Amino acid sequence: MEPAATILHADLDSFYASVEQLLNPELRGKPIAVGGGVVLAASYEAKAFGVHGGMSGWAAKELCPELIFTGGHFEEYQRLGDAAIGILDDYTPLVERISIDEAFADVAGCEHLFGSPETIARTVRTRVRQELGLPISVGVARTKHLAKIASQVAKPDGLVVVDPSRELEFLHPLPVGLMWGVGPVTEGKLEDEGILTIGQLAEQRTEWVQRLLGHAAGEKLSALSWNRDPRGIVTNQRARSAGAQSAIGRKPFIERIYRPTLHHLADRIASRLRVKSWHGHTITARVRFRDMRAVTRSITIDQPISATVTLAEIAEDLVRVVQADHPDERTITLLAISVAQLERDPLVQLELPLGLADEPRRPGTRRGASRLIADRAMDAIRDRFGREAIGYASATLELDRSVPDAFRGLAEKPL
DNA sequence: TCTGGGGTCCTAGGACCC
DNA sequence: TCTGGGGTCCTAGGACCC
Repeated sequence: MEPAATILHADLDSFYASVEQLLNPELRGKPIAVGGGVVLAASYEAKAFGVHGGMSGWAAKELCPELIFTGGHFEEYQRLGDAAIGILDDYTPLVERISIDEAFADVAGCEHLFGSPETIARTVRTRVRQELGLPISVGVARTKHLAKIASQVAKPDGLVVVDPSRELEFLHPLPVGLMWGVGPVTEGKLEDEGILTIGQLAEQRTEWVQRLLGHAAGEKLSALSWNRDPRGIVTNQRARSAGAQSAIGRKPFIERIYRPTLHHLADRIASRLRVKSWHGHTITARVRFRDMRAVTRSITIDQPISATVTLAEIAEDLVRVVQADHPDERTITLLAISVAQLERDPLVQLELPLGLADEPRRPGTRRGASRLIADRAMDAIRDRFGREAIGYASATLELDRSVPDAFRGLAEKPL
């Protein structure tokens, strides 16, 4: 007997735009875009004009002059995204959340309680529509890859079930761009070789695909084109790095510009780390120039970091290295910091630091320790009075934030 | 009038060790 | 005088995902 199709992939349609249309009935049936400088989500009415996520705001307006820009209900995005995923949780504990609006679920063994996977998928769609007022597309298949593709094919607001006896019939006529791991670059390389469909890719030898796309990517895509997907549902994935970035428009590449921005980014990252008692060993800074080329510099240090000022100082040093290596670059458009090689902080786990502040400084205490104590005092104040209640003066100078901080949180992966 | 923000994984070269 | 080979870590860049 064939293994059953028990994997669901559920994906809320044009999520942010759908929430805005839910909250404001006047926006329903109209082309809307969430965002401003860049389109974060477009309603289906806007997509009909060619508007899509990632597009610049003015380019979208060119395509669709009556486009309405809206958005800003960040708490509602979070609440409704959580609620939709929560409906999946009612049917199985095996739920793998991919982002705010998307999740896999494995309903194997749930038939006797809730019916077939297809029945569960229909129920989930109905409940999300009735209880939350949102459209959601669901794909049901034997593997994650097929379920994901099925949900894309099902959009908008649809359901596609891939019968295990007809998987290749379903998969092979589809364009390679629907495969997980095929983006614009890979799609272009394949197109240059005359490969447009997943079936055409499946006809090629793995070795040939590997020479074209690299060892790992070639092997993975070959396997997926033959419908071999070994991945199972993984619950509770934790982040392996934490970062923050800010697009700053065109600004001169001088310390007075980059220093406050780096402090603000460092503050965001470090406070996130401290909440979960993590610290990290590898710090990477990224600078993007006027022509959108980006350069990174990184360093790995023995003494891990979670203090704001220490992280900011290291990031500044790295940015100065970029500057020394690119003396002709006078304009920057983006700054980013990332912290990786994360591990638990044993000192913070003792929950002593606030009390330690009263103790005499012992020889050998790391310099970062006193900074960490100050940071944790600040964290506590923010906990009671809000994030804006206190901060480093250096991090608050003349920052024009292209995206509100509240929006940034939506994309964060749990640490 | 351009082009967000938070992540993961892979590649390739060099350093270093045994 | 000749100059192996495997493994691991670090760094920089890039493709991709949502």
